[in-house]
Amino acid sequence: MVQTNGQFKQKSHQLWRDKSKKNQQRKPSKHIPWVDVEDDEPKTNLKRHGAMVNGDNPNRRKKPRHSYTNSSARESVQNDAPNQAGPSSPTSIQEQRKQLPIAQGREALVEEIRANDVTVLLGETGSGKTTQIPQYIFESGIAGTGVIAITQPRRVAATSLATRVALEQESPLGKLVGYSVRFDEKYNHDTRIKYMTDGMIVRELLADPNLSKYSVVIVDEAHERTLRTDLLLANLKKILKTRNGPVAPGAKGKNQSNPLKVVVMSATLDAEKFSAFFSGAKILYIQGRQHPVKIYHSAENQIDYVDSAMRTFFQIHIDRPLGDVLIFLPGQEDIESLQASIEHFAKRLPEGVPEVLTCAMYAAQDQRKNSQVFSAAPPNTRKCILATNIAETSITIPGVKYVIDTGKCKEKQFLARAAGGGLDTLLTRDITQSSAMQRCGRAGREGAGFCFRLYTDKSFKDMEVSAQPEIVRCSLASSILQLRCLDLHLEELDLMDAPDIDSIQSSLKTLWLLGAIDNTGKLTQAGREMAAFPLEPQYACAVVASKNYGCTSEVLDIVAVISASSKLYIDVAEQRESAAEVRRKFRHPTGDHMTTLNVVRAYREVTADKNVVSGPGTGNKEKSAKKEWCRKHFLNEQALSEANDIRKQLETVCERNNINHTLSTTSRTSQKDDDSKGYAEDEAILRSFGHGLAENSAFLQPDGSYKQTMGPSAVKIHPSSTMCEKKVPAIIYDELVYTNSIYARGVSYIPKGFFSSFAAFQQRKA
DNA sequence: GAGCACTGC
Repeated sequence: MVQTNGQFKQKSHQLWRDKSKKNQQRKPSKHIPWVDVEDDEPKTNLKRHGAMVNGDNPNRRKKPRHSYTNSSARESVQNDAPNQAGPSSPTSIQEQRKQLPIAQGREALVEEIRANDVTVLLGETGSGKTTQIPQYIFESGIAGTGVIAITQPRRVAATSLATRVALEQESPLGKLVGYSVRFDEKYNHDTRIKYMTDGMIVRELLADPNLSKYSVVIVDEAHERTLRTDLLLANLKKILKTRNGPVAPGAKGKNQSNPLKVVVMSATLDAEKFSAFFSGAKILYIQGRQHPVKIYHSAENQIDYVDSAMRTFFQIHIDRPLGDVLIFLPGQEDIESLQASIEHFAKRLPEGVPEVLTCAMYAAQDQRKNSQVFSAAPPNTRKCILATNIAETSITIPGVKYVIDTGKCKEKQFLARAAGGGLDTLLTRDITQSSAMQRCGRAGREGAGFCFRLYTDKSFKDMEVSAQPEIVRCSLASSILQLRCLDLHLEELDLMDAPDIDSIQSSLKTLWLLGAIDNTGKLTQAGREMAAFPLEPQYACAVVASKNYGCTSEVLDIVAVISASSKLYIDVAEQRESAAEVRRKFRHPTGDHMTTLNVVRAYREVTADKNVVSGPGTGNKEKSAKKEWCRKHFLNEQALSEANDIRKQLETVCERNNINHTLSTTSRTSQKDDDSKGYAEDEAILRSFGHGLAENSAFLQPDGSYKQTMGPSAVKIHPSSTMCEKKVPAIIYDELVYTNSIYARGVSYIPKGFFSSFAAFQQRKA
């Protein structure tokens, strides 16, 4: 596994390269034998209660296709997109609506939803359920005067769906049809169909625990089982009892006047579980529009999946008609290595074989490169896309006819019991059946396709049916804190899957150390303040603590970058050294947090410089100057501009909580009278973070290694950190991730005396 | 000595 680039390049010249030592004994066959399993479809466990709503073909009901995919939301939008160019005339949009597979079941669907409080809809890809169901409900009057909410796990889905549905309703976006996602909302008092992220509706729960303004809540992509979806489902079950429950004797039926309807939409196999959770709610099945995908399994499991993927690619390339190939791999490292191998061998193909164009797609790669997967291959060229799970749900790539599925992915898992404050693992593991079906569905978007699985049919059957819900694999600190604000306890909530008691206790301990709850487990005033921030409790705590050090402005800058969704630094293996060189000027001796602040300040100066020359067209100039500056420094502009949005949002939260966010170390007047307690700038900032990250701290040992202060583990500083190789008495870190070893990432020096004063601080509180 | 994917009044 430990390969430098040099070693790697050498190895890629050998056809049978050993990716890891454990593969040494294996004698790979030159040609992978494939087993055709088209007629041996996986058992889907679909015992459907109730109607198949568009059942013109009763056989389909017994034998659904493999290729459910779960992002029908985005799919239906994207599928329809090409048609939007010509038919902006209302009739053709209405024609399109009528032609969707779901349209013929419309009346049946509406009647079922009208008759039941809770309905579970199982819809295949391209059925149009996400765009049509809300409109059917609205048009049939089921929703009364209330708002129909449709939740989505991802922001882009919510906004693009709302755009499409507004078009179908022939109403400008933000009126009848609107959306609400972080940093962006378009809706008004007349909005009746509202697409929103699941995170947003969970936030709304805090202000309105009964979600009283919604008459219908549609939980889409429920099978993804995000933490927020699970919390929402639990709350919906509770709300149903209140709003739809029997009228209490003597009380006037106020609860009947505002009943709630819940529609749970899923694209995979666990419809029964949702049904059971809502006491046997009716399951309706909607047929999709998906081309057949022929599935091949390898006769043997391919242990060296990178090598097997390469051989499979060339088998396809040489034997099969043109059509792009999508290869699913677990991570960046494998993608970079496979891309190099494929490019190497593509140069040595015999005459007459088409050219190969490779492109890679993973979250850490910069957007411009990622977007290359969308451009069509030149004539007589086959495009080969190497992607992580990002291509499984989030993004749909056109032109794919062949999928190669390694059967692996990386998954983050929170181990509450390990290493003090918990430990995130990021390890390669086998995918699930529904993930495998999702991946193969990617080959059938535009026509019949082929899916090559680098594992046996038996391995497929041995896979978990669906992924573990997020709630059992994540830190719960943030959710517990939010629930405490509603006087709710996570452990008392009726959840579909309850998290481990260890996980709850570890999160409670974290919250106690942050001062968010007291010794009796009661929410503190500080805890209430922390909960107001859309931040991990650790960073909300740092912001709250910064009041006392007079550096809220700086802490907000750093926290905003840390909590942005994309990484600040662009990391390309071949350019690591030049990137480190050009970014050296940002380095701060205390480590990564202050270094981040330096980057933010420098970025802001680029903007300020360009503002000096004002006039028409300056905006674009400024934009391109920023872009160029980021490119030059291997910085991700998306991260910086998102951080800017987050900062603005955090400022408004500060204002509501009477936290002065303008308090800055640079605007201090007198040493004695300000809030900084006389600390130097960096020390004030790091002490603020120290409060949030006390659990994430380590002391230097005599042998030069670091050991956790609140846990048993030895930790290494991640090589990407500015603190790597440095020896300071104590460090704090943003996270601890176990990959090949336990690495601390986002590391800073913390003043020696901090922890003794912190301990005293804790005792005072207790 | 090296990073799966999402999200937040």
